[in-house]
Amino acid sequence: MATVIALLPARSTADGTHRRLLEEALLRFGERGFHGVSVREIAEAAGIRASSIYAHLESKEELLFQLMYIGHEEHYEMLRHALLDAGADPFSQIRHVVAAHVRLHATYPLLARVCNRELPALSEANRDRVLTIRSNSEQLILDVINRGMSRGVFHVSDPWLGYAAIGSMGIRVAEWWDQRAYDIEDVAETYADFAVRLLSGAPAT
Amino acid sequence: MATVIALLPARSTADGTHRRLLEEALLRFGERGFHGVSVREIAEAAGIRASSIYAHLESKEELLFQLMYIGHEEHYEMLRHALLDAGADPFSQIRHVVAAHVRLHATYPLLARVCNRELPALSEANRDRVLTIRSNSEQLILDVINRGMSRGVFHVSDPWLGYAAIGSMGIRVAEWWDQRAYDIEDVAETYADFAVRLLSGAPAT
DNA sequence: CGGAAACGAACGACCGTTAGGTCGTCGGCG
DNA sequence: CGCCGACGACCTAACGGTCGTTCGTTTCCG
Repeated sequence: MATVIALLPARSTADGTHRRLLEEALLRFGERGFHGVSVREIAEAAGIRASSIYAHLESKEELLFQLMYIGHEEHYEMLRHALLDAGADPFSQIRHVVAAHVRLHATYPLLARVCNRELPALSEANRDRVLTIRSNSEQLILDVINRGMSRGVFHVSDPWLGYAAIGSMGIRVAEWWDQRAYDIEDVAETYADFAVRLLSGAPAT
Repeated sequence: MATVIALLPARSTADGTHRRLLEEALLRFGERGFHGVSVREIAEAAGIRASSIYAHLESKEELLFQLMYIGHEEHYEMLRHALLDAGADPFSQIRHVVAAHVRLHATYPLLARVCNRELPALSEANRDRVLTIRSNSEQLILDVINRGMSRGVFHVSDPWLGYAAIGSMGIRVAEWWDQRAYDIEDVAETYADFAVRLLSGAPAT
């Protein structure tokens, strides 16, 4: 096996062929998108015929949904645990949360890309399930920012824009991390610095 | 016409049916991706039959390439003019460049999404043409950061990570701007503030 | 011996693209 | 001035191929 690190979080309970399908689908969806990859290609990469997929999944979309659900769950859980580890200091909180955000995107870059690109390919019901988790993560970060604001240690003209900017920095790590020679922890530290600077800098102009 | 603002930059010289095809393709590629949209759908949205497309373009991929080329050109030109307007002060330079970066992504969000998602759908030759422009834009921003560093007004542990973080903030604007009630100029100003803070903050830890 | 997991074959739909023809416009020439 | 040929834009029809999925059967393990 060429992959040194796991493609999927341990959270995925799928095993055997099911897991193999998720992994091979992830590799391809991550590179060429949901609509750019056929069921036959995934099946044959997993060593079975296309028709055999339907013993494990009810549709191609379910493959995408399971990946996106696992990805969003893992992300939220990483943020939540990071916050629990951070204590009560807003600086520590934002540093822990941003570092976890970055780590997720560098550890599972393909999963993160799929999660951030393929929302429109999901049925409305499945999209809603994913968006529910996403809004929990958004709220978690916004809570940290707002708390820091009300304690007077963070100063931004608009908290949501602060959230958007910090979130964006991390999301994009999934697009370049595996092509560059950075250490995950260095990036996580640096981005945590960036977030602190961005939120706490003296009000500009 | 429902569209209030232009879908495409004035830079696109295509007119008539050709332009119509670019616009209808952009609307759909921006929502569901290159592989998620058929030639027939684009053609019929433009009021012609699928086969008539080939009087204007030689392939579906050329439609994507023209969009991506226009988008990357417009982006680079906006950055370049912003820098020319900024004078010699590193703070002014980064503010102007970041504001232009944000403005591009809020003015042409669909075009920006296509440019940032569909690189793997291009042939190698076309991808290279697009990546050439992209690396010019990268270098332009890196030059501003490095110059600020060597003048001692910017302090980041790694200039490329600073570039990546600032670039990411702006790129993601294309994903949310048209769904939220922000004024472009407010976002551009705020993100320029963020970039200045991110680059010039006191060395953390 | 039962059931899960795999198979080959086939379904109807749709894919990007080509071939060949019709129509209207327009520049050049007798 | 009036005709003519070329051309561009569009059409219908069809190509070979691939799509996601279903069906009925076989294989194999507990």
